[in-house]
Amino acid sequence: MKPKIEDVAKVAGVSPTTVSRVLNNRGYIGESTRIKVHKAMEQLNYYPNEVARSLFIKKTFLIGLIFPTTSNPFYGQLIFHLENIAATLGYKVLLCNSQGREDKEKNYLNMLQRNQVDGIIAGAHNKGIEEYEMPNLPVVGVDRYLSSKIPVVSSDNYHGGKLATQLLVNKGCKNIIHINGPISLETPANLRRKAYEDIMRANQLTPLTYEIDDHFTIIKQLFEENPRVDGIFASDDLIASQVIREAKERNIDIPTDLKVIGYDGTETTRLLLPGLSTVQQPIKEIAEKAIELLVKQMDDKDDAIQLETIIPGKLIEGETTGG
Amino acid sequence: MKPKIEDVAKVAGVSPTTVSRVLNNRGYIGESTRIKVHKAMEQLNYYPNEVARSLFIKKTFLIGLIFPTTSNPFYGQLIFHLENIAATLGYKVLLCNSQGREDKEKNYLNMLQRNQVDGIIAGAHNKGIEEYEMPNLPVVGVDRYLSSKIPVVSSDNYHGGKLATQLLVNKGCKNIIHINGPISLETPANLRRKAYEDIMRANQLTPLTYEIDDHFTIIKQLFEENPRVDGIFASDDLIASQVIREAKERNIDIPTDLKVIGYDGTETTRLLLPGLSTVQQPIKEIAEKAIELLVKQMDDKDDAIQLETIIPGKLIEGETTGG
DNA sequence: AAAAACATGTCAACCGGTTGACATATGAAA
DNA sequence: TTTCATATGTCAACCGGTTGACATGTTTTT
Repeated sequence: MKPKIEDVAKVAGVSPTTVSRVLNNRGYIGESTRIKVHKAMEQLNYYPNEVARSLFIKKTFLIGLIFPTTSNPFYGQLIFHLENIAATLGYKVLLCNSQGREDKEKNYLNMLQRNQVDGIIAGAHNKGIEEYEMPNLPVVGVDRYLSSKIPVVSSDNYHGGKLATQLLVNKGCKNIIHINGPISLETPANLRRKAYEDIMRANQLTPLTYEIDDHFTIIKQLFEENPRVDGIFASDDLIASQVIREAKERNIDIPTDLKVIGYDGTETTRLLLPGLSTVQQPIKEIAEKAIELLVKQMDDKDDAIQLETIIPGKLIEGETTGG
Repeated sequence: MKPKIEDVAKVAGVSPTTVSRVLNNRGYIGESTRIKVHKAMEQLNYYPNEVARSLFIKKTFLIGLIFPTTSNPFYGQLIFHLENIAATLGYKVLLCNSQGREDKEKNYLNMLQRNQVDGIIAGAHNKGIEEYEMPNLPVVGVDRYLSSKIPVVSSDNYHGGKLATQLLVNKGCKNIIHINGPISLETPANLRRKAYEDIMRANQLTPLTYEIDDHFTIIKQLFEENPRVDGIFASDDLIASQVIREAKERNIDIPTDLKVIGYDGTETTRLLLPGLSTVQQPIKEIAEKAIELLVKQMDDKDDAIQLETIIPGKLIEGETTGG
C-alpha cells in the first residue's frame, strides 16, 4: 500500500500533525524535525495524496481545456502554451478533444464539473451550448463566444483579415476570393471575413466567400467556378496549403497568376511551408491572457473582468504573395 | 455552495444512502424513487464529486501523458488519439509537456503520483531517469525505452528506416545522407539509423549521419560538406522540410538532383507538404496499443505483459523522391 | 522570575461520497 | 401462512489529509 502521513509520522517518530505541519509550513517546526520528516518521506517514497487534500481544501488546481483537437497545429501550439503557463502557476491541465462535436463537448463539460476543476478554457463551441453558463465555475473562451458573460480572448481578427486582404489588393489582385471555416460557429474569426468584405468593397471589388467542407472539395469547385481568380485569402494555413496544391495541379503559377495568403502562422506551418504568406496569430500571448483571465476569476470571484480581449497579429509576407 | 448528496436526498425526500444507491446502481431501488432522485439532481444541478469518490475507491481514472510538446504535429496527433481512446474507456488525461527537459519531466512524474493517476504514458525521456521505475504504478513508453521492465510501443522503426533508405537506393541515389534527431535519447527510433546504415552497406554505399541541432544550421553545413549529396533521409518530416527549403535556396532541384524522404507522415504534414515522400507512422494504432497495455497493467497487476510492441508503418512515395 | 516565543503532541471534526450491517415494511411466491 | 425478494432507512466507519483547540514542554527575552 501507498504510505500515508501516518506512516511517515511513525518512521520519523513524530505525530501526524507534525508531518502535516512540515508539509504545509504551518506553525512552529524545528529544523531537526523538519529534516527527520523529510528523510522519512524519502525513505518511504511518500507522495502526499492530492485527492484527499483537494477534497478538504475544495480546490483541485485543475484546469479543463476543451478544444477540437491537438492534432491541428494551431490548437496543438495553443494547448502547449496553455499547459505550460498553467504549470508555472501550479495548475494542472485536463485535456479534452471535442472534435467539434456537440455531444462530446457536453460530456466533457459534465466530466470536468464532476472532477471539480477550478476553471475551464474552451475554444470549441457548437452554437447553443448554454451549459457554459455555470455559476461559480470560471470559464474563458478562446476565439469563441461562449455566452454573453464569458470573457473571450482572441487575436485581432478584423485587423488580420484586413492585413491579408489589403496585401492581395496591393499586389494587384482583382478577383480575390475568401475561403472560410464553417461559418456556423460564433467565433470572432468571422471578423476575418467581415474585414475581407469591407476591404474589398472599399476597393470597388466584389467579395466572394466559399465555406470549406471536410474534404476540401470546395476548392476544386472554386477554381471551376472562378477561372479568373487571382488572389485567395484562406482563413487558415491548412486551407491555404490545399489551395496551393490545387493550383499546382491546374498549372496555375503562384504567385504570378495567383496569390495566396493563409492565417495562423503556427510553428509547424512556418517550418513546413515557410513560403506561405500568412497572418500570424499571437498564440502564446493568447494563452497567457486566457490563463490570466481565468486565474483572476478564480481568485476574486466577483471582480469585474474584461469581457473581450483582442491581441494584434502579425503579417508575414512570403513567396505566395510575390515576396 | 455546490449541492451534495445530502442536498439531493433532502429534495428528493429520500435518504443519502438511497441517492448513492441510485448513483451507483447498487441494491434494490424502486423505479419511482430513481426518477425522484434524478429529478432532484437535475433541479439542483448536482454533479457527483469525483474527488471524494476517488478518495474512497482509490482510483481516479486519470492517466498522465508526458510528451515533449503538443505543438509538434506527431505528438499532437498521438496525444489526440490517446485522449480519445482513453475517453471511450472512461479515463481522463492529464497533459504534461516536458519539452525534453529532464527537470520538468521529473517534476511531472512527481506531480502525477501526488495526483494519484492510475497510469502514465510517456514518450519523453531523458536518459537516466530511474524515476520511471515505480512500484504499483503502470507505465507505458511510446518510442522511448524507459526501463527494462516498462513496456514500449513503437512503430517498426527498423523496417521504416529500411523502406526509406531502400527507396532512395532504388531511385539511383549514391550519396545518401541520413539526418537524425538527437541521438542521446534511448529510443527505438534509433533503429531508423541502424537500418539506414545496414541498407547502405548492403549496397556498397557509405553511410553518413548528421545529428540535427536546434536551429537546423546543421543542414547548411551538410550541403557545404557534401556538395554531391543526391539523397537525404530525414528522421522526421520537419527536418525533411528544412532540407527542401535549403535545397531550394541552393537551386538544387528536387527530385532531379536530390531526393528527399522524411518520416512520420502526420495528418498535418500530409496536408501541408503532400508531395513529401515519407514513412507514415501508425499513430492511431500506437495509441490504441499503448492504452491497451496500460489498462491491462491496471486491471491484472501482476500479469505478464508484452515488453515490446512493434507496429508496421507505411511508405508513402511522393514527388520528392521522383514520384 | 515572569512573559513570550518556539516546538511538538493529542484529539476531533471535516471534506463528500461509499459501503456494509442491520432494521423495517410491503407485496408476491411457495 | 410462511417465506422471500424488493424497497428504503439509519448509522457508522472509512478514504487521507487539514485544521483548530488545547496541552505541555523548552528556550529566549525582558
